[in-house]
Formats: sequence, C-alpha cells, structure tokens
Amino acid sequence: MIRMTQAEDLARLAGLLADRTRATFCVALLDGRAWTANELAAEAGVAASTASEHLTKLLAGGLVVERRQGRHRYVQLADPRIGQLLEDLTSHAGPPKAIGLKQVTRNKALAQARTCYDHLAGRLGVAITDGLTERGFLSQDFAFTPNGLHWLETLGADPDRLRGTRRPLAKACLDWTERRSHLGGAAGAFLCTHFQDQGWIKRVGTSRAVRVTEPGHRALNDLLGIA
Amino acid sequence: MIRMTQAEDLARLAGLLADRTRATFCVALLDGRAWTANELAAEAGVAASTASEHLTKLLAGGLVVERRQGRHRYVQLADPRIGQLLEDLTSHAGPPKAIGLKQVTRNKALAQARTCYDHLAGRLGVAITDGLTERGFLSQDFAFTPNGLHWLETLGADPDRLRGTRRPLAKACLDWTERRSHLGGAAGAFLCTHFQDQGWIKRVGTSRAVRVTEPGHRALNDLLGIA
DNA sequence: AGAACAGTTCGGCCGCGGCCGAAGTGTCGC
DNA sequence: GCGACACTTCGGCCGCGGCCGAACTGTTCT
Repeated sequence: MIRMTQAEDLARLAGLLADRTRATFCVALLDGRAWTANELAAEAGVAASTASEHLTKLLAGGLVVERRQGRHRYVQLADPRIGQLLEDLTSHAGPPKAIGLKQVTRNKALAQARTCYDHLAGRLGVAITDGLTERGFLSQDFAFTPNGLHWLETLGADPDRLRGTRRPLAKACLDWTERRSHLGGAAGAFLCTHFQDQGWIKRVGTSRAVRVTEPGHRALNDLLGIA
Repeated sequence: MIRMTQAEDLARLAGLLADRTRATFCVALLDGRAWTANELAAEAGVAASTASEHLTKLLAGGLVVERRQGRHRYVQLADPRIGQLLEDLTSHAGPPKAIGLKQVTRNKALAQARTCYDHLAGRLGVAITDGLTERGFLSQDFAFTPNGLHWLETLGADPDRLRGTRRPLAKACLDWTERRSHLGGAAGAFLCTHFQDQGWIKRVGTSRAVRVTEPGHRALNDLLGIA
C-alpha cells in the first residue's frame, strides 16, 4: 500500500502544525524574519526548554531552517513556498462564519505594505527597492553605489555609523507576497524609521501592515518616483 | 492577543489532518467521490465506530460535507478548494528528497486524465462531457436526450438496464483540476469500462491516471470530436 | 414480523506528546 | 578567570485523544 505512506506523510506534516505552540511559532515566522529561540518562547509563552524541543521538531520536519551564530539559534521559514502554504492554511483555518471582507482586505493591506522585522516589505518594499535601483543608488547585487550613499546622507543618515555594526548595510530579503527581494539590512531599517519619523508611513493598528500617508505619497514620488 | 487565536485556528485545522486515520480518509476523498462511512473505515483499517467519530470531527471542522441517504452516510470533501489545499499539503508532505520532475509529471498526468471512482475525470473527463453536450446527447442539466440514449445503444449499452439500478444514469461530478463538472453516474461508468474494453484508454501503473492510446485518439475524435 | 445491515454512543483502556524545572554545554563580555 | 546568557537534555508529570467492543437506533429487504 503505497497510498498509506502518503496519508502518513500528510499526517506527519499536519502534526507539526497541530500544536498550539508550534503554530504560534509559525505564524510569528510568517513575517519573514529570523527569530531566536528565546524570542519565540516568549511569543508563545512557554519555557525555553519547551521551545527548544519544538524547534527541533520543526527543523526535522523541514518547515524551518536554522542558522547558528554564537550562542544564538536563529530560525526562519525554510522556503517562501512554506510561507505560502501556511498562509493558505490560515486562510482556511479562520472561523467558518465571517470569512468575509475583513480578512481579505486585511491580507490585501499586508500584501500592499508591511514591516518585515524592522524594514519595509510587500509591494511598497519592492517598489522602494526598484526606485533605488532605477536611480542608480543600488546595484543589482544589493550594494549601495557612491551616489546611493550620498543619497542616504541627504536624508540624514550616517553611512559610516550604519556600517559600524555587524549588520550589512544592504541585504536582500525575500518577500513571498511579491516573490522578489526587497531591501533589508541597516539601510532598510534606517529608511523604515526615517519614513515613520517624517510621517510618511503609519502603522495600521498593532499589525505589521503600514499605510502611506498623503505627504508620504508626495515625498516617495519626489524621492524615488513611486506613484 | 488577537494573533493567538489565529495560531489556535491553524493548530485546530492541522489537528484534523494530524491523525493517520483521518489523513487516510482525506487522501481517499481526494478522488472526488462521496464515500460511505464503512468504505472509509475499511480503507483505513479501523472499526466502524472509530470511523464514525473521525467523520464527526472532519464534519465539524468543515473539511467534509455529508449527505444522509437511507441508512447510509455519504461523505465528500466540502469544497474543491479543500481538495486543492490537501493536494498542496501532500505535495509538501512527501519525502524531502526527490521533490523533482517525477512528482510534477505525475500530477500533470493526473490532471490530464484520471478515473474518479469508476468514471473519467480530468481534462479528458470534461472534454467528453463537452463533446456529448455539443452533439446534443446531453442537456445542460446533465440528462441524456433521446439522441444521447440512442448513441449509448450504438456503443452497446442497454439504457434500460443502466437505469434499473438506484444510481442515476447521468450525474454531474465536480472536478477540481478543471473546476467544472464532468459526467458521472451509471453512464459515466459505462463509458469508462467501454473505453477500457476497446483499448482506447489504459491505466497508468496502479495509479488513477489513465492514458489515451493511439486507436483511442482516433475513436474519440470520430465519436465526439475530441482532438 | 424478523433478519440483516449501516451507523452511533458509551465506557474504558492505553500510549503519545506537551509541559516544566533542574542540571549541563557552549559562548560572550568584563 | 568569572558571571551572565542562550540554548539543550533529561526525568517525570499529566491530560488528551485514538482505539475497540458492546449495546442501541434506524433503515431496508424478504
């Protein structure tokens, strides 16, 4: 019976998500960030030891990948396709009633513009990345050009200080609503906080979605040609 | 914490599939058929009482719908989208290695032409249905016209005998690779066996996929204008 | 009416798996 | 070096849930 194993595989995969704590981990990881084990433990409200065991299972199941770095264990979703699958599942998982407009528009808002850890993702994130590339500020391999560094300075950034940390100045971060890379790294984080400080974008409620304000639309158009 | 409930919903949905027996049920139901409780119990190798409990859970979870008929409880997937979701899951659930070409072509073969219980589904199934409709053999509401009955007789069928059973002669059966209905019922089953007897189609290995032979191509073109 | 059959409910058994705290390993910073 | 910290391993507790057989309801067939 070959089909038996198919059912078993399905059960095993589903079993990984069938636990409150592991599901909480996965939902958290949907933001695309790499989380540490302790952060996830706190998010789900369980002991570190418990979280460690769950992460080992998720890893063995291939849902997440890890990156050991010093005494930290960073974990993130293994593959954009896993993120897609999780989002499909959660969209079916909602309460049977009220499948309606709210969820859809909420998802649309997230796809439109959201934060990914500390920088901008979604359609807005890739639009910014495209704008930077078109203007010759960012090279194809996600490195800032001299012109790009100057542009950052005009916004009030100090490239040397941004580069002082371990963190790379610019980094490609994969986005699965767009299936393309957007700008992460120290520069991505700077732009996100700067845009917020200027009142160009506003967080929607407590979610990860953000909204571009009226002045924001004008500024982004002037700066990067984003309509 | 609103996001908590989201994780809980995900865990609840996954929990439905996280059991060997329920997963076996769902994989079986992927053929689109409505199964009785006993059939499913036999398929999974559990007692009828156990199957009954599982079906109640799947029903409550909205994964399946039931149709009570006499002393039978027919169960089938609630929605083509559920079938889609299950297929997505099983494609991720396979062994980590060998994700390659084989699976893809296998799925393509299934989408192309397959059996759905005892009749034909997939692209071939809907092509046959279209051919019957275009030639005026089948009405829009899936009933055979006088011409259609005569056509069945020319193939060697006995419409009166086919109608003798409880089973409807023609029945619409929803197909989720095509997202349209194809011909089920006694006539659908007759055509499937007849095509096989004539050597027009051949089962691929032990799977549900079928392949149209060379003579089959010619015959189907002559009979129903299927290229 | 009686027998056969499909499905359901209930009680009880059993094992799996999630949880924690305590103790242990490796890393970083002073 | 020492303490602080991130994480892991282990032992033990506990409850949930899957499983069955037995008894029951309701339908169909003769």
